[in-house]
Amino acid sequence: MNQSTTDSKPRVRFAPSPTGMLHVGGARTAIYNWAFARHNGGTFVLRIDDTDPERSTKENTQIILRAMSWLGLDWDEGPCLDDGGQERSEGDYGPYFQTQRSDFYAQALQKMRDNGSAYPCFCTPEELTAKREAAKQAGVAYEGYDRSCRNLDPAVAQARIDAGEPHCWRLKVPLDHGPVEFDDAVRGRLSFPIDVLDDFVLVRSDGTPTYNFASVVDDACMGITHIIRGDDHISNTPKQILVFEALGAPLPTFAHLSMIWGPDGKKLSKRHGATSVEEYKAQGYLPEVMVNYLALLGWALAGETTKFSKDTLCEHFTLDHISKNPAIFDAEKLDWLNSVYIREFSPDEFLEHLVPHLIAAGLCTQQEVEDKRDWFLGIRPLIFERIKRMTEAPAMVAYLFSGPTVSLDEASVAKVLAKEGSKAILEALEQALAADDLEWDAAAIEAALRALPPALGQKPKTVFQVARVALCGNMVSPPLFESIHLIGREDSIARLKAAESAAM
RNA sequence: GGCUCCAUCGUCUAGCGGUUAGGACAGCACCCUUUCAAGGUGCAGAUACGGGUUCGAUUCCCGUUGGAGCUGCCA
Repeated sequence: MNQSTTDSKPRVRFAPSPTGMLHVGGARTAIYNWAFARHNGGTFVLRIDDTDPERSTKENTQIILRAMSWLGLDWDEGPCLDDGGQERSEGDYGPYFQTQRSDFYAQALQKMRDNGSAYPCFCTPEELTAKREAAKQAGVAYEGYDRSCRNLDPAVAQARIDAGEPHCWRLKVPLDHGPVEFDDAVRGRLSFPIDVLDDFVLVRSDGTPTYNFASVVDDACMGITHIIRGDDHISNTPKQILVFEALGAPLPTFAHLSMIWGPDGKKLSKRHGATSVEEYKAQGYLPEVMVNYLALLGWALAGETTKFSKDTLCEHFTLDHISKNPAIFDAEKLDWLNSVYIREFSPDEFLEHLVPHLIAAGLCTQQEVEDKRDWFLGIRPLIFERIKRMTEAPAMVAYLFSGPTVSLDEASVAKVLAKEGSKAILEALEQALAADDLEWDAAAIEAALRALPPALGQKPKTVFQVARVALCGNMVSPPLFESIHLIGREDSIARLKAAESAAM
């Protein structure tokens, strides 16, 4: 029913409203649009649907733009990131802020007035609200606008307009149209009876366009070929199709994505925890993980592969494999995927991601990292196997920066204490290391540790392992040595290692 | 109420008339390890229900049930 030209490249758009941060549901929509454009060598347009003056802000626009950039979803046309407070756009179909496109809407409305598909309505919002309420009170179903202004005499209507009477413009739904039908790229053929469609408002009495009007005008002007969006817009689609038709514009292909739900099967919201991309960024999730995970909510690569790069996504992404059912956001799987990416970092990559968090936590400076790069490189083996998010790192390695103090990890100690014979070892260890004259002297520590096994009648191996747990919290054995090494006690550690291997 | 969408393990999904219904997360067990992880092996776990169509339905059709969305001068 459209796009008969097979050689033309698709043009898709992501059109968020700057009424809040970038929601993960919106992010997934953006990802699919982006991947579709990249897969087909098409164009990805970013448009800001800021027609709601009440809730739209410049700050939110910038937050969304930054979130898009962070995710690596580069757009070919659209607004520029803020470089001084001015809202600027780049691309041949701009501007890309709806508030800057009023001329297009005025022209479109004029066209619809001329061909009789739009009419002025003088009912006030208050009157309509009252009617809605009355119907509700009476227990009668409100069937939408009663079309009381639809058949006003054109001359009379014009006179009222000329007299300055406030009015909005409504779509004159062609009642003889027959059902409005379209082929949804993910759901197949959808059909809506014409008589349930409302004569909805195109242009408000203040002259601004409504979403259902502005969106269609822009999609038509911008040559959008595929509209990939959330399925909360399914019901809007027949109305919008009527506007496309009234405008004489070719119909794009629609693809409606199911919602992302919270664990309780309800729309994902604040009470489920983080909902915006910004929040996940702050919590230490990697952008490539967010893209990977979100892409997985409704799309699968051959059904077997869960970890894939953005390039792989673009290479394989097609609309016909998008699943129709809603997906529940699974925070545990997100954590898992993030930890997988972290584990696969090279030492250099790991350090690169780690440093900002160490600095933010006040544990070190950039200069120190540069001066002692090898030392910092040594942190990775200590934590990379069990860290899920980089934000956890400062707490896990703080002891490395806090000087030579003996601290016991309570959870580990509890477990160790539960083991047969461990309690005595631990107590002896604690006592030995707490001795005043020890003062964290390498030789003294070594002597204290070496003296323990015979004193307790335990195998050296056992005592050393308990020591590791007690000293370094959750460190596994090699890391303890490395950590002591990191603290700058190369000599003592060499001797400790020698002592242990000799003892075993 | 009206219109519309959705329905495979707890979760994300593969499947596009014939499969022992596959994978991943989570769970459990064992191995490794005197902690925690990571890793290895294994176990358990699903076609919502009822009718059709068909030689044969997870797959196609209808209904029921359950869930969701829209029903604004919000988007």
